[in-house]
Amino acid sequence: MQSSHLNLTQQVVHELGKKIMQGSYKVGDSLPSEADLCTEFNISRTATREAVKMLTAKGLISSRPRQGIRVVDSKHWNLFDADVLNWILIGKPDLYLLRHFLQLRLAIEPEAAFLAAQYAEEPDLKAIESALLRMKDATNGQDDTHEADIEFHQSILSASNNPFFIQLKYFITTSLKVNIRFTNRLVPVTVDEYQAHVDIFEHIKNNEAQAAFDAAMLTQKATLAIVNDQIAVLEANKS
Amino acid sequence: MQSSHLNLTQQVVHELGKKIMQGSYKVGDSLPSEADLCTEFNISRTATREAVKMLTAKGLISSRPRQGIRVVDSKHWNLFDADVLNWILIGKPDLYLLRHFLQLRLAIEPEAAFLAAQYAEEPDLKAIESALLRMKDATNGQDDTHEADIEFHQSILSASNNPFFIQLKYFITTSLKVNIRFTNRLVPVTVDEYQAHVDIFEHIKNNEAQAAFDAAMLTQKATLAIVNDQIAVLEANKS
DNA sequence: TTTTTTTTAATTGTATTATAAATAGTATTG
DNA sequence: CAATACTATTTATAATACAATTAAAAAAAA
Repeated sequence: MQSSHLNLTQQVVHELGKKIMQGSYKVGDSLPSEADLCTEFNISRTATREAVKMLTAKGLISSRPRQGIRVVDSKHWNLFDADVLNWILIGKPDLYLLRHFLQLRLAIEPEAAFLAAQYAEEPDLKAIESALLRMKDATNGQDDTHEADIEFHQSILSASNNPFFIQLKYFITTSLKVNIRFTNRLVPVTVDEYQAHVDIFEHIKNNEAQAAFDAAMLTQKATLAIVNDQIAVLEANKS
Repeated sequence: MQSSHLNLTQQVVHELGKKIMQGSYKVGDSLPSEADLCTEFNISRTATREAVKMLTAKGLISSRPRQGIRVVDSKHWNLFDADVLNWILIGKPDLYLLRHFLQLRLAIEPEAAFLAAQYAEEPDLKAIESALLRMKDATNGQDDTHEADIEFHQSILSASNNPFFIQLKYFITTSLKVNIRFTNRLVPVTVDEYQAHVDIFEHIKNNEAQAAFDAAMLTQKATLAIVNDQIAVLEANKS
């Protein structure tokens, strides 16, 4: 793990965060008491308490005298926190979670493309184009497909010039990573897929907001449809 | 303030969080050192450090030996955290921020309605209907318009049965509150506006996903258009 | 018995003190 | 001038003590 350059408190935050998102501690469960956590991780109460406070700030747990430290209902979890999203990724997400990711991506990315077409500045366009170039290189095996793809989607969010969309970078990135897990493709993106990305960029560049929206929506609908089908098959086999 | 029932650490978290979101400490600025914060709030280092850790967990600050405690770039802020959203609300948001809120609402709410039409269970529908009833009562002055409206939008997010949409409750609620600030209407919702809400509900109830999407989108586009116009006027006056 | 009140004990909340580790800035050296 | 070593500041961690809260048990009252 990356524990080496993290301080003690942050190591414990990550350990506990992972365990909660993996379901080792379920909603409503009590975590070990401060004293027990101290012995378990062999650290002082100071470090333990700071870790507990950080997880509290991320909406995962609550702690009260005599009651102890408890995992709170998942509707309070800060699902858009970069750490929480990483822990979700570690916790082996299933197809249903992938669908939840894709449902929100379908809401966000077309509108982000729309806004990018309206508000993108020259550096924003340069960034998108640079990501596209990396994707092209990737098809020749000269760059990493997945990283280039992530950079493409992130740069469009940035180009929206809306801080809320920009903050959703972590969500989109995690969503893409979950997607990779399930598709697990051995080949780089196809020419068609690359072209779809180019189309979105061209519309943004030409300030064609609605066209950019439509193009992005097309991709999202296609991806979601695939997962919906997979789930349908899964549920058919179950019965 | 609600300080009375909050413990010391949480009081300090709120004080510092507010100041950061208000811009009293700007991005890149150093906060007072731990020692200074202790004297400023008249608390122990324990409480101070725990507060700092909580704000770190929310992405607002970072702290390192010798460097001190600094406000990090706003792109790292957890803008979907309930506390952060509250501090934004306290920090007198401007028209541009309202536009940013509305741009994301426009992305989220129609798709939430779409999903609600697909996945809402009976209790979800009951909840939406109950909010509608409150809105009707509100037009007769028997309930609070704003609260009923907030409940309506929240219940649709819940009905999506998607944890990510559900977590956006805080965002939508804050967005509605910012909206109220700027429109500051003295009368309850008009009959037309009420009907628009009823339409969305009916489509959700009848599993008409696309119609629900379209109805919700119509409302969002109208709201955003008003703010875009207000900003246009504002910028015309400036020059 | 049943309900209410009191007590107790477990757990977190806060304060204090001491020491370690990291690092920006300064001084020193080659 | 560049590289290195030093120093002082600040956060990181530990250890200990006591206060505040409260769930659960015990006692008292009905």
